[in-house]
Amino acid sequence: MPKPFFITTAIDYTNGAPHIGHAYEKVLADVLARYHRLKGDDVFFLTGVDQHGQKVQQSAEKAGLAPQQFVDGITAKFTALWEKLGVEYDGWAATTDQLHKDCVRANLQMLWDDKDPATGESRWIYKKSEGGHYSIRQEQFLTDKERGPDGEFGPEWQPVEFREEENFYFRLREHKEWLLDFIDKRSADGYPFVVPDFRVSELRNAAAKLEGDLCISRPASRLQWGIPFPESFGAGFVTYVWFDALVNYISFVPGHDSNSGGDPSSEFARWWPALHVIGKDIMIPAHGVYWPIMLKALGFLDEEMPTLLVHGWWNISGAKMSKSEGKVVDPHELAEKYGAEAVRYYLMSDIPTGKDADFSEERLVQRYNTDLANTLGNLLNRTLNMEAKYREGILPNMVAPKSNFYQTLNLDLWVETHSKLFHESMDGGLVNSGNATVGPLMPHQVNAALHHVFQIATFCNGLIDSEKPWALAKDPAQAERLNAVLYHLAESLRIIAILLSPVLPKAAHGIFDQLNWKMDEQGQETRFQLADAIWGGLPDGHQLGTPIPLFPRLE
RNA sequence: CGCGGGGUGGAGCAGUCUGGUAGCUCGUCAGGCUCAUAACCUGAAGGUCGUAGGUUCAAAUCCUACCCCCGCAACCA
Repeated sequence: MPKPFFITTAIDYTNGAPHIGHAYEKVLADVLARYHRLKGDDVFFLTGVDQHGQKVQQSAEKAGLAPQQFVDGITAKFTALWEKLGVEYDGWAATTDQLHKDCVRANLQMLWDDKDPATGESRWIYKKSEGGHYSIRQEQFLTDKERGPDGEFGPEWQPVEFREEENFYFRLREHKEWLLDFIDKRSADGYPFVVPDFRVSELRNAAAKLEGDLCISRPASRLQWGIPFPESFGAGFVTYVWFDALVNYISFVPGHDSNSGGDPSSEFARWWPALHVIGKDIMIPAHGVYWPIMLKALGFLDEEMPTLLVHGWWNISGAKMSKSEGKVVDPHELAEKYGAEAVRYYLMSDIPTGKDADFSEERLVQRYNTDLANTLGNLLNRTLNMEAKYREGILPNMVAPKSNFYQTLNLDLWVETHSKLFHESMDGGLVNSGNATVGPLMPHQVNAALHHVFQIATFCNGLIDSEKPWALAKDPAQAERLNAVLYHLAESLRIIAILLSPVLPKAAHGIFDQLNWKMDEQGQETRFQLADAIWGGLPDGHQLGTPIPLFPRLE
C-alpha cells in the first residue's frame, strides 16, 4: 500500500504578475512532490490562486473589468508559468471555484450551528458591533498600537476613517493555551509543527501574545468580491480573505464533500494532514495561529494538524524584494532566457531551505555552467564518447562482479553512500553517523541533497583521471579493467539521473535517452522509481546511445 | 531591556543543538591529463570563526555582556 503524501503551497494572490518568490515556492513543492512520487508514494500536490478580496476588487475596477474577468487574466499568467517551469500539480485551488465556495459556507454554517447548550449561542462565532478607525488600505480596524509617535496613523494606513460596523468574530483567544501546548507537544515529540525549527520559537512568542478574536466578515456594502455568508447569518456579509483562502487546503482535497464541512470522508482522511509549504511572512498569524485554531474548531484532533514548511526569501542585491523600487525578477523571462531546468536548478541549489538567499543572475549562470555543464554534462559526454570509441557503445557484461578490478573501483560503494546522504537530506529524521546517532536532521534540504548527487559525479570525473581509460584501451591485457570502468561510469550516471529527476525531470530523461535506458524495457509505464536506483540496472550487452551535450555552456 | 534571523579565508555559504585536527562552491596561483561541452584531475596560498570576558584538559560550538547588519507597514513568497 503506497504511502499518501499531501503537499500544498500558499495560494497566490491574483493582484499582480508572478515573480521569482512565487516560482521558488512552487518549484520547491513540486520537487518534494516529485521526490515522493519517485519513492512510490501516492502524492497529492495542491496549489492555486487566492482570488477574492478588496484589492482585487479595486484593481478590477481600475482596469475596467469585472472581478472574475480580472482574476482570470492574472490566473492565466500563473498557470502558464507553472507549465513552463514544469510544476506538475494534482489539484488546482482557485477560490472562486464553486466547490470551494460551498466548502467555506458549509464550514461557516457548521461553526455557527455548533451551539453551547448553556447559552444557545455558537461556541465559535459571535456577532458584535465595533466602532473605530478603519484603514481602507489595510482592510482592518486600527488600534492605538498602530499609532505613530505623534499619535497619528502613519501613511502606511491611510486613508483612515471612523466607522461603526457589525461583524462576525471567530474566537481565537480562548484557544491560546491549547495552541501553545500543541506547539510544545509537537516539538517534544520530535515532530515540530514548524520546519525549520528555529521558526518554532518565533511562532510561540507570537502565539503567547495573542489577544482578541478574528473578525471574519466584511459588510457587502464595502466588499462584494468574496464568498457570501450563509443566509442563516443574516444578509449582507462576505467572508474575510483568510477565512476563505485557508480553507482551500480542505476544499480541493479529493474525497472532500463540500457539504460535510469538517466531517470528511475516508478518502479525505487518507490524504490528510498536509505539509503546507509557505513563506515566512504568512506563518504569523495566518498559518501558525488562525489555521490550527480553525482546524480545531472544525473538529480536527491534535494528531490531525498539518506541518508548516516555512521557506525564506530571495533578496535582490541584499535587500528585500520590492515592486515599487523595481527590485523584482520575472521568472518567465528567466526561463525564456536560460531554460526552465536552469531556473529550477538554481532555485533549488543556491538556497538552504528555510533561509534567505540573494538572487543573482550571474550566480544562476555560474551554477549552471559549473554543476550542470562541466561536472555532470561533461561527465555524460566523455563517458559515452569513450564507450563509443573503445567498445562501439556496447556495455560489457559487468552486471555481476567478474574481476578484481571491479572490487577496487569502489564506485558502487560511493554511489550507495551518497544516495543515502541524499535521502537523509530530503527525509530528515534521526540519522546515524558511525555508531552514534547525530540527528535529528531537518528534512526537505534540497540543496544539500543536490550536493550529494554531484559528489557522485565529481568522484566519477576523478575516477576517469586515475584509471585513464585511454591508456587501458591501448593495452589488450587491460580489457577487463576498461570494461569495469566503463560500466561503472554508465551505471553511476543512470543512478545520478534518477536521483536528480525530482529537480531536473527533463534533464534526467535526457540522460536516460543518451544511455538508451528505456522505461518500457524496464517494465515501467510512466516513470522510473527509486527502486530502479540500485546498482546493476544496466543489462549485459546494453547498447548506449549517442553523446550529445546535455547542458550546453551558457556564456 | 519588543520579536526573530545573521556576523566563519577575496565572494557566497555549511559546521554551532550533540565542545576535540575549520569544511563546501566559486575565484586566485602552480602542476597534470587528453576520453570530453577551452571541459576534467591534483596540489598550494589565503581564516586569531563580530568584540570582550567566563566555563573546560579542550570553545566557531556552552555561559555572560556588548557592537554591527537584515526582517517584523505597504506592493510582496
